[in-house]
Amino acid sequence: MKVVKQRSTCPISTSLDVLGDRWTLLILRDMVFAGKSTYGEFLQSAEKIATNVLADRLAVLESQGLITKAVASDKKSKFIYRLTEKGVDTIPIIVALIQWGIKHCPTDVNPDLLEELQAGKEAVVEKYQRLAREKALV
Amino acid sequence: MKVVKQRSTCPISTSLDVLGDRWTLLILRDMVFAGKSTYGEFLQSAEKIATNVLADRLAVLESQGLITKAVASDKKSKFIYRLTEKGVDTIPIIVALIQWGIKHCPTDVNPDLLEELQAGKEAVVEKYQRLAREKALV
DNA sequence: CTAATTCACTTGCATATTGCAAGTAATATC
DNA sequence: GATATTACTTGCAATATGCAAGTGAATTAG
Repeated sequence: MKVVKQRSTCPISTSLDVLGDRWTLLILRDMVFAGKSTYGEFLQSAEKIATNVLADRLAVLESQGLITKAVASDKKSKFIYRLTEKGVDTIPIIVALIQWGIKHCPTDVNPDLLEELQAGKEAVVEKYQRLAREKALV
Repeated sequence: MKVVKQRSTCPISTSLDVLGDRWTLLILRDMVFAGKSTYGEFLQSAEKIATNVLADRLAVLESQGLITKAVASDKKSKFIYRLTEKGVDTIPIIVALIQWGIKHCPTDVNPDLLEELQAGKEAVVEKYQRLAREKALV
C-alpha cells in the first residue's frame, strides 16, 4: 500500500500529490488513448519509462484507486490493469494537456484526434470516457 | 536559460516536460487564483516550497515563456512575475485538476469557487483567463 | 519431461532532484 | 549609519530517477 504525502487541502495540490510527476499521466494516456493494459505494453512507449519507476507508479495508481489489477483470463502470468471511475475522471486533465501541448510545443499529433479536438474538447472527453468505461467492463 | 529535456513529440509528454512536477502548477495557481506575483508571496503558500526550488521553477517558467519577470514600479529590489498568453492557457489544466481534486480527494475549497464550478467549468476558465489577462496589462 | 522463453517485476548502484538551514547581496527604511 | 526587506545562492543530507542486471513463476517448444 503506497502512501501519498498530502501537502495541503487545496484541491490542486491534492491532485498533484497523486498526478504531479513526469510519468503517471503518461501511463494513464497509454490506457486511454492507446488501449494499453499490461506492464509490458507500458514499457514500449516512446518515452522509455524505467522498469522500477513503472512498477512504483502502477502500485501508487492502484493503491489510490485510479486503476485495478487483475490476472489475465488467458495467462496466469499476465496482469491486466483497468481504469476505475476515478481514473476515467482524469481524462479532462489529459485532454487539457493535449490542447496546451498542441498549441505551445512542437508536437506530432494523430490527425484524427486533432480533427476531433477542433470540433470541441467536450466531445473528445466524452468519447474517450465512454470507450474507457466500456473497456473496464470486459 | 533553463533547458527542458523533451522525451518525445507527444503533446501530453511535451506538456508534462514543462508542467509535470509537484510545484510548477502550484505557482501558476497562486498567480491565477490568489493574485500573487512576487517571490516572497509564492513562499507564503500552505505547501511550503523550498526557496531554491521556487527560484528554479520561476527560471524555467520564464525561459519557457509562461511568465515574464520585471522590476516592480515601487521598489528596485522587487520583481513582479506576470503570466503570458502561454501561461494563461494553462488555466484549463488547472481547473481540470481542481475538479478532479474536489471529486476524489478530501479538500477544502473556496465556497464561491465551488458554486461557480457547479454552474459550469467553461465559465470559470473564461473568468480567470480574463482576470489574468487584465492583470498582465498593468 | 525438460529446456528455453515470456512476463512482471526486484535489486544494486550511479546520478539527479528535493528539502532544509544558513548565508549573501542589493535596495530601502529608520 | 544601522536595521530590515527582498530575492535569491550555497552546502549538504535525504529522496527519487535512470540504467543494467537478476529473479521467479508461468508458459511454450522440442
